[in-house]
Amino acid sequence: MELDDTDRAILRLLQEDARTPFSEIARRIDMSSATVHDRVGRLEEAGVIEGYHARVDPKALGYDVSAFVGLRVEQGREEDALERLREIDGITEVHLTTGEYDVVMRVHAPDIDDLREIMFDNVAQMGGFARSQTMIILGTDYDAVGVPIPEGDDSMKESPGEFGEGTRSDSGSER
Amino acid sequence: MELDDTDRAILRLLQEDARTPFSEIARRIDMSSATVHDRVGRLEEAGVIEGYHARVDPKALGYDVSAFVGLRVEQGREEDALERLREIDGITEVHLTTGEYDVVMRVHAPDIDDLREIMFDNVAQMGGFARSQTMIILGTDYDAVGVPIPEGDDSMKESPGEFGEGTRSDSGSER
DNA sequence: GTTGAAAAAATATTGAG
DNA sequence: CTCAATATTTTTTCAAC
Repeated sequence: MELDDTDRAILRLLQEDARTPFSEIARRIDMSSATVHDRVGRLEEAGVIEGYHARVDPKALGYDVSAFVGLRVEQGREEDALERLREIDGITEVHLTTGEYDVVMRVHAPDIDDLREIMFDNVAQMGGFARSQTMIILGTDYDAVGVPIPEGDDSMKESPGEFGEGTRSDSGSER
Repeated sequence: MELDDTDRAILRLLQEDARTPFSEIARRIDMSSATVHDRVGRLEEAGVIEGYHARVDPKALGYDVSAFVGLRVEQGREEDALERLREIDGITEVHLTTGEYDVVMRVHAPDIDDLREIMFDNVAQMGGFARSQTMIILGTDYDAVGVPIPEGDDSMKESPGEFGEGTRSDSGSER
């Protein structure tokens, strides 16, 4: 689906606050609320808007520990492994990655002891992993809501950062 | 703030769908909508509900590449480094961690070339890092919305996974 | 702390142009 | 895309349990 500036403006507002009334969105982007309603509907149908969710503080729910876990998967057991990882309680993300690990996942646990249980009694025990690295999050300095949605310019291609030439050839890993 | 089962039921519904009408929540948890309204207000004020956000598909916005980046920070430059990382466009999360890296961050970019620009022209250039590892996400097998919110039982302590004894002593890293 | 009811305000939705 | 009418939801209030 093709997005124009108006769509992105709407997405930016809803990503920031999903409860922004259509009437207010309409005011801010200078259009009628019926139009906003129309566009939001199309964005939802097209899957651009995947859903509306309340962000809940994990600590309030008793999750005091969170970690990234890198896993090295034994050859040929990838499918198998991924299937079962998502079933484990506390694992909220499972990604296949390049680099040092084959899988990087995010884990939430009430405390260190529970994290240990998840890692040893669940993950390690299911087998198929050559090694793991647990990166416990000591603090989160920045955690944006969603992804940055550029305003104005319709072709965001060209301006990922502030600069923009750079002529190095490798794609950068392990330096 | 102390949460009871009712609060958690409300949180679960709103985390799943922030637009669930209070009246429907009331029906589902078998309470009056006035109570739901009351509780939601308190949960918001207490900061348990941090906000309501639309989840937008990064690909629809032109972000085809995402990666986790591990950074080793040179001694004494932590403060400095963190401050500036969050300013870099495309970096959506910055965490301090234990393990192999001091910092783990999440990056979103339109394509590989833009990721390279972010890493070399922005991150590497700011200095203060001993080395970095870029783990490009090849695929995401599972990405839950928020954290799991247990139902029923009021004391979630004790049942992080399915099992629950385990008597090993170290906290597990590099195996 | 919760309920039920009820009225007012705001918002969302729909249909015609 | 807009305007105007309609339907739904949220908010607020209050007496009662």
